[in-house]
Amino acid sequence: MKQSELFTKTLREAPKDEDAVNAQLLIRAGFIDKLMAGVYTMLPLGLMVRNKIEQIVREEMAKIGGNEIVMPVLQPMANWEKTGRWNSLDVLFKFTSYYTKNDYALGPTHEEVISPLLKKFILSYKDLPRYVFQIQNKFRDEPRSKSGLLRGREFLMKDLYSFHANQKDLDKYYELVIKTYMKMYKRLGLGGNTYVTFASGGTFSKYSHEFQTVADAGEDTIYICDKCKIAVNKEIIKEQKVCPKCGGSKLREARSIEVGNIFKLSNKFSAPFGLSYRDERGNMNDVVMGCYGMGISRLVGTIVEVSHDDRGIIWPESIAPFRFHLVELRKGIGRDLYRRLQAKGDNVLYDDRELSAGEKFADADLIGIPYRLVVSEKTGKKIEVKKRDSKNTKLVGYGTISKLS
RNA sequence: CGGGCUGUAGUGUAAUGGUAGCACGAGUCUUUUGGGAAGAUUUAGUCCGAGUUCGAAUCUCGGCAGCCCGACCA
Repeated sequence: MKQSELFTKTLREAPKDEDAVNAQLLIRAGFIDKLMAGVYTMLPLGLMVRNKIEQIVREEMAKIGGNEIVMPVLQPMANWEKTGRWNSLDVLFKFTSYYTKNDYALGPTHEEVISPLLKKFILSYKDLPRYVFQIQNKFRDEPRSKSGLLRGREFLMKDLYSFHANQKDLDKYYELVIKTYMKMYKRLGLGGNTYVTFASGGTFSKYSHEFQTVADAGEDTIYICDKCKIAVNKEIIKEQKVCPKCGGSKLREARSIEVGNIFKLSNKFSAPFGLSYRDERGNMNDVVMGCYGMGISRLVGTIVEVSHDDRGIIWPESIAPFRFHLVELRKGIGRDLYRRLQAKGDNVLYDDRELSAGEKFADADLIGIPYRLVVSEKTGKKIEVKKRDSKNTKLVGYGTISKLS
């Protein structure tokens, strides 16, 4: 893509009302735009990153049997009354139709939709287990959204729901999801500082599990067992003072961002909606459910929080909007290289703008694409390569570049 | 939802009751071109509403909006 055709621009300074690093850098670099508190537009570069994260998530969901769907955001009150959450869930966005006077909710999570949906298809034990997920904007009436993409009122989430014949089968799948989540965080460049975390909220099991990425900007406090690489959320530390795995009491405190949360739901939602199946003996049983959330847009913010320097963002290669940032320092001098890389199918942002070198370098650092390629009169037929997270530059030939891709 | 702070041009920032100014950006022209270039010229602003006053960006009241702390957070 030619940078001259990108409609967004970078900002030299961050808007003064943005305090969070992720918001400052993402806005300055032209990845997102704020419409109102907790509600953001994904601009071209931001959407590219988000799409790459989604792609990784889809690949991993496919490996554990996930069927992808998209459920409605707009939902009838009746479903929410059935589970009692019309009144108990305080972050539920509710409104009344001007014409019909009917009440509606905007989906903050989708148990109230997926449970009646699967009731239409799960009749027998032969229809179990089932795994269904979606990637969709969620709406939550947060009393205080904050920190850029970390706590929004409208945000993108992957929500997976699993349906089982019994608790044992759920337990097995739940463990598989934990492994899959850790694999996804690793692929997203968060492997080194993301921990499976024991948390409250288990209605039918002692704990729920969160996935927490260590970052100062986080809202949570966790206690990490470095030996087992797991953590305990502060909210349950009074009842759980030692590592749940090894029993050790050497726990390290850290601030962290919740990047995923999974629950065993048992029959909490299947019962009110009559989601049940006939077993081998012909008896009716409630379907046993699990749900598994992952905040995609929050992940974009989290990655920026943990991967940046004073010049800008440093995207992990797996989710960078482009692989190469080709910067030409003389009009047209990079055109041939751009075409060659394009023809090879490489992901390249070509800075063909007529700006000073300093400005282009500053933008490249701010945007944070992994490999910066500079061509100028000075480089001749060679190409200067610099990794975003390194200070060293190297003059190489085209062959070396193509090996990088 | 309680508390605090803040709303001036696209962005940042001055003007403390008396001519709304500066920088960057953007437009035009010329010269430049390896870490945010130079000159000339143009462009664009006091969140909204009421009040006090000869006069309000500035003071008062109301509203709206944003940020931060806390509470909340399937």
